[in-house]
Amino acid sequence: MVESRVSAAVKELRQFNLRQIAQSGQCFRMTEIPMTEIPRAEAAVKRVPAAEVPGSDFMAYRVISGFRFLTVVQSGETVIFFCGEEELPYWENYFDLQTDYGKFVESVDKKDVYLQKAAAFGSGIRILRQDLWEMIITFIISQQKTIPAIRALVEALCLKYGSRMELPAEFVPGERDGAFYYAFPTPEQLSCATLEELQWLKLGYRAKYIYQICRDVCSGELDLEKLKTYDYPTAFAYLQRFYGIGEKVANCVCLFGLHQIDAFPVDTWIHKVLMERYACRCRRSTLAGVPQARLCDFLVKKYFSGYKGYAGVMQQYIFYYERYAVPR
DNA sequence: TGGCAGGGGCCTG
DNA sequence: CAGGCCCCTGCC
Repeated sequence: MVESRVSAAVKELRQFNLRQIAQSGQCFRMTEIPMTEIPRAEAAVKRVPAAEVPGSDFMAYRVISGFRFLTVVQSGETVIFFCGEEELPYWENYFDLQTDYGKFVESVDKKDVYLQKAAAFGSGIRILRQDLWEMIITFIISQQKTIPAIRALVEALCLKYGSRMELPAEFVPGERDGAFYYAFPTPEQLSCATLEELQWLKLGYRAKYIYQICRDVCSGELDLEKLKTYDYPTAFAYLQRFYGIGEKVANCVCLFGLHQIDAFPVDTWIHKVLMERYACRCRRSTLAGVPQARLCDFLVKKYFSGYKGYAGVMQQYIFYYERYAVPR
């Protein structure tokens, strides 16, 4: 049995906020550790030399990505990662710590007051570098589903088809006594599911998409390793050849699974913003010449091409701002 | 209470 | 393009 040593890595991070990341709609296995269990997490933090005593803004989350597990806490700019020593580089990369998000926020067009507000409001968001396979399945599930429903379905898949993983006892500030979790199923594991089983999980019409994608990945028809080498336009086009993956899902997979942060998924929220806040900035005569179906693409190109190479970061600021700041 | 609209869409005809 | 699709939740 491999007994991995748990380390507590203390970092001072700017443009980093666990709650904003967890709620930004890009990851569905990052969950807040309940208030009742937070004292235990705090106790763990206090054992850590150099860590600040948690303030009133104390946050504690657990994250599962692929087969890995992390407990992470934050107070102010102090962030502590609890994980196996050898896994720390994975999580540093996962949270995209080497990237300076301050320069993204500062680059927002000073004349775009709306985007200024959105970026300021969500400035702690990171574009996570998540597992490609997990993102493909997760965003196929996401279509026509609410975030709580997506979380529930992902958990159901992990419980039924993923490996049960043990956690070292000391590891678990805030975890319940049964120290285990379920990894996201590998393509081989998930391909054991029959179409009927997937339908029983209430995946609805998505069941047949997942069933087919499992087969495509296992046969090598959908080559994940090759996909990782593609540039954004190539990856975007490649993904859409597969059953159940359209524009929106392909863009989400590019943004969250391939870290092609130029990808700009247009969902109903972004669609609403483009129509209500950006379309009105165009001359009527300009809009008249644009086919209805391409209007969104046109607006994205017109107003976000200035953020070449990282427009997806702006997309996340807008999504988060619309969901959590704009009163509805 | 029940009916309807909509959810980070996509496929088929 | 328009419709259908699975199923749930929120709303009136």
